[in-house]
Amino acid sequence: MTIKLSDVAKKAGVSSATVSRIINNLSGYSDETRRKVETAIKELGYKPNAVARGLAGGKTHTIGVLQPSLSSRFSAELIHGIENEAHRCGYSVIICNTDSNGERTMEYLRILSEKRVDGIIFASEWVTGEYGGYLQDMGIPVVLVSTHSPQFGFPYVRVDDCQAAYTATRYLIDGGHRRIGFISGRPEDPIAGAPRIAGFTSALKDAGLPVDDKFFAYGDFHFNSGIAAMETLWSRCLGLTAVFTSSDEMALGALAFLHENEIKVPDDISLIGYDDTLDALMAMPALTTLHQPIFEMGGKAVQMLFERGPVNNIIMQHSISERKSVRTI
Amino acid sequence: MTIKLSDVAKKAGVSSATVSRIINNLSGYSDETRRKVETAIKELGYKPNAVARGLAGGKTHTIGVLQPSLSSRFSAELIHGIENEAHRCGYSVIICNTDSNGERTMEYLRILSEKRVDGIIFASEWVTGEYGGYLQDMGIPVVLVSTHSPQFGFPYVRVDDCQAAYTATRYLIDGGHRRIGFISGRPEDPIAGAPRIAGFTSALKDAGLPVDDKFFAYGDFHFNSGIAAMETLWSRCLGLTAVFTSSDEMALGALAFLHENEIKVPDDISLIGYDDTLDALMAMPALTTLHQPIFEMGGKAVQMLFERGPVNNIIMQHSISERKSVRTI
DNA sequence: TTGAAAGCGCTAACAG
DNA sequence: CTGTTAGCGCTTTCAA
Repeated sequence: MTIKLSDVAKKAGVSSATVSRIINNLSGYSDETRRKVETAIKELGYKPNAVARGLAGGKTHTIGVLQPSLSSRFSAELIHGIENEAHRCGYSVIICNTDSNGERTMEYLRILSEKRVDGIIFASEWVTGEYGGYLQDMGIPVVLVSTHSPQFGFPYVRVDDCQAAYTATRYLIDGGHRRIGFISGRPEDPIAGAPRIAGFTSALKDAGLPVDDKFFAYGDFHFNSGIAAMETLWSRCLGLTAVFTSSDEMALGALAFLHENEIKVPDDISLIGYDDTLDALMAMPALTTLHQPIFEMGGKAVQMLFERGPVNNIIMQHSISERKSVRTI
Repeated sequence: MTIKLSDVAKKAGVSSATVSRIINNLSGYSDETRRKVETAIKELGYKPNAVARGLAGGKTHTIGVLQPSLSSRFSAELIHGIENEAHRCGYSVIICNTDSNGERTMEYLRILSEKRVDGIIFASEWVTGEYGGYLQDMGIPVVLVSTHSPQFGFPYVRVDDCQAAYTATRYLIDGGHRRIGFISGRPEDPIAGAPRIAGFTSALKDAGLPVDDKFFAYGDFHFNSGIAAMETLWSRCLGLTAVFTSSDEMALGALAFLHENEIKVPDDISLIGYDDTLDALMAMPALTTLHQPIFEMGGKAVQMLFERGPVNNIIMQHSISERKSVRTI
């Protein structure tokens, strides 16, 4: 039989209400009472039942995190940041891998709703009408990470993908590169595809460089697609001196292709990645990449979840992590 | 105001008990009643409250996962496997990053206990007396992953580290290598340190090869320690032709050091890793490594959590993933 | 096949 | 400062 609050009350000779006040750090009891109760708690080995608390109090101190993947370095870093801050704030986190699958996402939304989580972090995916409607109906705080939703207006924390892509491209241009390839997410992807393509393109235009379809190859942000895309670019674009890659993992794929074909980075071709995960650090050569503060974004998202008053969107600063995969020509 | 079970009951003209039976797929109602209730549920948009269910029924359909890290590929793969199977079985998973920190671990244990999770998966760390005692007192199923505990006897799923290290070492020996270095976890580490050292050592002995302290270097399983350990080994061991590394991530570190110093893998030196995470696949050259079925271990752990009757420990099969970092001499 | 009613363990007015 | 008393929303005997 497990010990409950009323057992403590009985043993301490006070009412349940008083015990409740004490374990919740509310006011309204003498020091003496507190001591008696604390002693009783200790002696009985009492431990509050969070489920009962959740029912009675309406807060579960739990948040749900929806992510399209659990096996990328990006998602790992993000979860790490979220878990860290949540724990600091007294919240537990339930992870939900949507696998970029609509049904699975809706299913998780229903589960989180039934479990009465206090907030939801939704990351890296487009908020469809169905998702957004459901989230809205739940009536709990929602924060978007690395995505945004004009339609529903949930607060977000992210990097400006367009500007970041501009920065990365510009970095190559400033390094003297003129024939630059882009391994990108698909143009139909409204979060990590189109905006970065726009940034890349406008950097080219601003420098008076031509924009040629041949210099674009598309991937799914993962390793294998990076290999394939690099192969395409290499066979198709004469005089290519640099490539901007829309994820570090695809950059590693590109690197693998190049290595396999004895094309030296950065001597023969320069490569810049995107994300700045550990992958970039561990690449050979170490990858110069566009840095996103992923861990921090996770922490920030948790804070925003519980901010009172109007919540402001946050654009996190990006930067270039200079390493060894780009050379000046 | 949120709609509750009693609202459904009223609308359908039946009792709460009947509605409860229906949504829980129990028996004891006519088809007609079921239809009436289902209609009412639909019309009202009723959604069960899992917190109330948890209180009344004593099951939360939630499990807790304790891990020493959230940023390694190993932990990501493991969580992936756990989440996948848990979701299939109707369970949610709360992730707990212990950071290999005793206080933080105990804190999480307390939280999970208060939240009344239905089971706990404890991974990759030694079960101290304090942890084990607490886990035991919780009185819920516990499964260990990649660790074990003679003292407490919790069921486990893991690879036999000693045998696996033997296999990896033997693979190098069979490839003609005689002067083999080992980048290992510390000998004080009872789970991924000592057992693998034992396996490495006995492979050497069985082949009639000398065991020399000089050929051991120690790391913490992460990238930087791999760099340092490789440097140590390289400067200290003449005629080294191969190195066994106790994690893929350290192997990447070793690779980075070697690359930096223009020592070719596998031409000048062979390298075999441990884990077979994506890191191994993406390394250059692609890393030959000892394969652990990490994802599967996660899924298996979830199954074991809810197996009825005596639970059997499971030793998962390991194997060698042959790629390009080892050559025969 | 169905319903009444007693909890599950805690919080939150309200009253004193 | 402290206690009484309703719930929170659902499950589960027990009886009908």
